[in-house]
Amino acid sequence: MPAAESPSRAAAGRRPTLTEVAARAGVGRGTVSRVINGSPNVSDHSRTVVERAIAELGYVPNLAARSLVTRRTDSVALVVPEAETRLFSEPYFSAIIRGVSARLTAAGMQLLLVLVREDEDHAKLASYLTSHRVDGVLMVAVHSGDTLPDLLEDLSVPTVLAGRRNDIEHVGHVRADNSGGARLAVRHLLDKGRRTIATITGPLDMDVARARLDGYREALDSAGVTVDEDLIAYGDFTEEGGRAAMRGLLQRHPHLDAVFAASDVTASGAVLELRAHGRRVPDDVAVVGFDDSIVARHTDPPLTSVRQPIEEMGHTMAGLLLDEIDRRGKGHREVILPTELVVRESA
Amino acid sequence: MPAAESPSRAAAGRRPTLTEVAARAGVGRGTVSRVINGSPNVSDHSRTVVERAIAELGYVPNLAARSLVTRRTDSVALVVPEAETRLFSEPYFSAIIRGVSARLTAAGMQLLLVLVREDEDHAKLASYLTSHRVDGVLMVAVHSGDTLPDLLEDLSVPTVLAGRRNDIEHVGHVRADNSGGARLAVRHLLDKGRRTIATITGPLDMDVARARLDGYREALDSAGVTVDEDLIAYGDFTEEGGRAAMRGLLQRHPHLDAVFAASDVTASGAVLELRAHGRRVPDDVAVVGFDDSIVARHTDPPLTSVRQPIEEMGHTMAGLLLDEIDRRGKGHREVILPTELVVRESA
DNA sequence: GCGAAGCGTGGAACCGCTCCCATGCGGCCT
DNA sequence: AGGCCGCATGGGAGCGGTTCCACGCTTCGC
Repeated sequence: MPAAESPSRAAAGRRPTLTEVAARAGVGRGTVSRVINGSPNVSDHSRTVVERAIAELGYVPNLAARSLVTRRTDSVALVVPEAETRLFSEPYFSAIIRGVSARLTAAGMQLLLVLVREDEDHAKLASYLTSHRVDGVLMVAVHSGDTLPDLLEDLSVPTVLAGRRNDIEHVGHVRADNSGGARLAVRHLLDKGRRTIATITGPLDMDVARARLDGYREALDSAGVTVDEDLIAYGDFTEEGGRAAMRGLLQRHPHLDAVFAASDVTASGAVLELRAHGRRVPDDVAVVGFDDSIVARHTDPPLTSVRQPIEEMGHTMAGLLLDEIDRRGKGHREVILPTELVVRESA
Repeated sequence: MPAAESPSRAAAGRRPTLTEVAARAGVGRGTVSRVINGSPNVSDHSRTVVERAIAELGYVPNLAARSLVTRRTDSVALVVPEAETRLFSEPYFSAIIRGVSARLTAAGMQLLLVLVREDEDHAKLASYLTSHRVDGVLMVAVHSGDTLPDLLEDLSVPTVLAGRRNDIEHVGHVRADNSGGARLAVRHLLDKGRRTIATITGPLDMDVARARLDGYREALDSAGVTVDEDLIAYGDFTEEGGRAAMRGLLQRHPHLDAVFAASDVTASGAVLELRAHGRRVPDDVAVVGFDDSIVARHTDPPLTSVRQPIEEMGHTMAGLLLDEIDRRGKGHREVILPTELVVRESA
């Protein structure tokens, strides 16, 4: 009995090639290739015979060889700044990945995860991403000053961002309606009869932070409330930053009765600080967070928070990227996804 | 001025090949290849001239072409059951990835993230993983009954697991010292003078859950305390499961003074239930969790918990895998990493 | 002074696949 | 009946690298 006959044997050693399949099926290489790629111009007989040979041999196409000629890799990279992964202990990270992965899988594509350290040089990374390993690039947590997206664009590598770097972003991206979400939050506080509403921002070199602050202003404006700049405290999305900002706010405005924090983590810091100063939440001061992260459900009291459709963002990003890969050159697009308010006990 | 002269122009269009580099440098293709791969048998002059040509042309090697002949892809897959990603909102997921990525990057390798849905068939996935796209496979959250690791082993694809499926696991893996961590936790409770110590387990079809239960028994045994089976409640790592289990325990043992929960989430459920029954934590009942997850820091009171070195697990897994890839065939290995107790206010 | 040894080098062969072209064949139209 | 058209097919060329072999040159030993 010839050694190569058994599928399991064949799989264990060197794997069979298309040529071997052709030989076994008694057809030419072209025909096998056509069957594999689902070309319509194959007779039923050939197709059957080839499919059987493939099954018997346990043949799996060599993707490297294929991509060498097709110039496609059928995989895209998801670039994540390493510093952010800690922040991503939040559901954010996994939700984005789940969304991206679902869309990609549906298109038969693979996901390459690239963590990049802050200090790593962009040129090296860019050359990595252009080394014919990926068809496109997805980036999350891009900071305002990040030039990598431009670099990739120069290299004509299809790119899609989660969030934009500033309000004139020219690279394709998907983001949540941050200002809309903030308006929702502040309007909710107004509806509850709160009048002295403070806010704790995120780092303002991030567009999300700016947009959420804008929403805060807009909501007050359109309610006819004058924005008191002293009610705006600057945070950095961390718990400690939230505490510090809250401390400052209480000093300047001991009688404030509500706080809109630009992130749940910040909000949880604010809650801690409020309690330390003898304020009850929500009785004395109502608090609304942003992100609807796991923290929101575990603070005491649980946080009212603005939810963004993260998984859908991932899904949409992948979709946009696939579009760009297919019809290269066509202009970039931006998609804004709606946010919603999840009401819990803190406001 | 010839169009191909400018690096940026060249980068934008079709990318230069090794042959073009050779032509420009005035050497043969072999020599360019040697320079790129750092072969010692190249004259200084050739090296200089080639390096300049590479820089001028903005040349980046085509990895597909390389891997076609070297039979290496320099990338590995991390396989994650999709159902688990939600659970991975915990730092676990990102910490593993960070560890894996760090080790891989150091070795110049790439990480392919593969989320697999429960219902997806293994054969398809396996053929994916064998299609010359990855050199090896890392798997997290493998359940007892999962046969994919065996399948991969049959196909002689190097594989390393996070955790083992059972105590006769034959595939290489890395795990935390779960029973040791449980012993630590229970001993801590004993040291605090607690005598009626209950435990809430995880799903016992998972090795981690079994190991943590074993540790509980061992700690009591070696302290000369007889294990009362009524003090063992079965949970499923969820908060609701923790509440239910706690409810049962309180019915059977109203006077218990401590609980060791096999996960923080379970523990947080237990704390909620205890409070609902008017028990104070830790005054009446001390609680210890497991995982030292973000939940542990946000419950009230913050949880004493067993920490496992997750990032290091990722790092070690990648290391083991790289070993297996290099010296194929040599036997598998298992590595057990130590756990430690993080004492907070709940015990 | 001559052969052996050694080093740097160029280039052919090949990795496994897709693409395209040439070929053969049957069926349809005139 | 003869000529065309179109479809299924086989196989050559080539994708962009690496590897290996043969070759020329220099250096060294006797």
